[in-house]
Amino acid sequence: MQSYTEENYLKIIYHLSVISNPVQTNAIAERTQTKAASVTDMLKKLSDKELVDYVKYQGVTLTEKGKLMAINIVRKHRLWEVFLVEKLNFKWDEVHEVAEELEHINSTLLTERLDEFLEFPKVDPHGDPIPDQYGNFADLSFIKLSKLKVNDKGTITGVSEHSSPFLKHLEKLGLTLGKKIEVSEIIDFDGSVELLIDYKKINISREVALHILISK
Amino acid sequence: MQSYTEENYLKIIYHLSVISNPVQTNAIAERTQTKAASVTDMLKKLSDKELVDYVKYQGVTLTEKGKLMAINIVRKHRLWEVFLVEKLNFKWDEVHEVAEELEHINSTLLTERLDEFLEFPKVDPHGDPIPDQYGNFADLSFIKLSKLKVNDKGTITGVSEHSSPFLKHLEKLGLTLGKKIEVSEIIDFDGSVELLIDYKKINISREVALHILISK
DNA sequence: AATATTTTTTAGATTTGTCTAAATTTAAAA
DNA sequence: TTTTAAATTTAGACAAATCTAAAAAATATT
Repeated sequence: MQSYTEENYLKIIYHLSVISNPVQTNAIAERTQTKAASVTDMLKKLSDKELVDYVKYQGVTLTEKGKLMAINIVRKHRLWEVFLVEKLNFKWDEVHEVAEELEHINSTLLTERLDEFLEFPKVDPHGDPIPDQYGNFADLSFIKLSKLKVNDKGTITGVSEHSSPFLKHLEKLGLTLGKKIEVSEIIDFDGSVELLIDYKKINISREVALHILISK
Repeated sequence: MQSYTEENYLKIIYHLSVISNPVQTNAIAERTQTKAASVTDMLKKLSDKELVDYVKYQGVTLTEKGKLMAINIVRKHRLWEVFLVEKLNFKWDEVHEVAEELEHINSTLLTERLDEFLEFPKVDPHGDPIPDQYGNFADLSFIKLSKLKVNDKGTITGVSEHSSPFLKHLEKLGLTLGKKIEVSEIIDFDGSVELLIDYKKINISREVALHILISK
């Protein structure tokens, strides 16, 4: 059984290894809000437990065992986020901190029953995929427009909000099913997105981007 | 903000102080699965934080501040138990361990939204009362028969299970509304209860006792 | 009341996760 | 390629929560 702290390191290494592999000490220190020296100590410990492959001065990679643990924490985090938003009416930006705590509750029964209660969601409220209990991610045919990076292209294939004001709004902007779009800019300030569609530039709010589904 | 460990001590002192006040060091050591020496250390610490009144060799009492914190933990524990049983179909004997972890999640928003989601339950699945967010317990006019001790007397005033097989069973045993009962024995082995009713002794299972409401 | 027993506390040590400051290694620049 | 800068590790220390063993206080027994 791992400690709360060890679990956090595994999760952070998992997320960082998407960006660069192996993961550097300083990157981990920044995320854990600790110092590089503390990270080194912990990496040795995780290495002893065979949860990471650690080479001095080179960085770390998760072992298969460590990766499964990390994915399990991600799974719990995202399931709890769905719970908070769908059942307890949290707003999408209120869930993170609480989910950071809930993800460390260790009970297989709890996790699986929660999954069932939520009707086996495939994505969390931010559009991130939820792995199953074996660590497999469903290969989603679409992702939320809000998940695209600048210069990413795709085709509008669905929406996750079906109210008529929202759909009318999309209609008016020309954002209809099958349309090809390209992200030209993401405004940090409010998360709004500038799109290239039919050779024209339009701007949509983050709120709208969250509810448009894109396939590549 | 208190640590996980400090919260546990407060909760345990709260529960033990119902039995004896002030609470002795050894009693706490037994419950926390630690040694008396460790308890002494922690009591000093909690005393410094003004969460307990601690007199060497005499024992501890919670301060008003400490008591409120303890009650808040009990509140969360019992709300989560309701959630696990009502929403996730846990059995009443499967909830304790998980609730022991969930009770330490600190988010007022979460606790209050959960309370609302569960429609403000007044008792947990074991029949124990759930305090409100200010630490007040509703003075329940009834408690579950399973909560009575040997020699306790009371009157049957309701049931918490309304299926017809259950009600027929009660009818057959003579356990009808308004009947006066006295607990003559509680069998440790299976939790079944021996009752004195109409000058006769009858035996009911723990399962049945759990669903009969008694007023004194 | 004196002695024995139980309970509690103190003293000193250990483990986990962290820190600072100095030393080492790797990467970048001249 | 030598020098400089950045990243990383080591060494030694600290706080939290725990332990064992021994001392002190309270309680029970003769």
